[in-house]
Amino acid sequence: MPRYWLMKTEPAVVGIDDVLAMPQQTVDWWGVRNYQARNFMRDQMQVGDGVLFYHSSCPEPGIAGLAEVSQLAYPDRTQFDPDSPYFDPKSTPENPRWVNVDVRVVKKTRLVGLDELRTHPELAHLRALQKGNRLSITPVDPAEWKFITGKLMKASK
DNA sequence: GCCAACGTTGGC
DNA sequence: GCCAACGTTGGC
Repeated sequence: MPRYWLMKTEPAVVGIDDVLAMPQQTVDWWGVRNYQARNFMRDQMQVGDGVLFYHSSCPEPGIAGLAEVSQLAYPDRTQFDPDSPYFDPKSTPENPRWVNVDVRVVKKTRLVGLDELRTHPELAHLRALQKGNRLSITPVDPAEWKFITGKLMKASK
């Protein structure tokens, strides 16, 4: 059974257009340094899981497109790079602490803004919208996925 | 730049 | 194991 996720990224770092320009329109989701988010990738994500590609910390926060998990979790390369801000001296190749999946962009959609998401009662319980939520990866219920990818994205707004 | 909310760290 | 201090996230 497929699962669904919302994954945040800062477009100033890696936005949906950047991923579309990459080979296979695929990016390794490096840089997650939160245990809960890591555990979602490590323990629950399967190839084919649906992903809402979310832009955060930018002028227009919101869902920018649809993507899918295209590779199971494996060690995050940036944890071993001393020049990376994501370097983790406590992590070793034998016992890596951080992992990431690969994410392939399926299509760019119109930007469904955070303010718009908040207007829909169907999304009142969307994990990413809950007060105080800071997790960069959150689960999405099948009904929420259906609503967002169906009605919402097809609407012209 | 502010600040609420939450996660992590480290002394004890 | 507690918890204060500090750091980070992310919308505004």
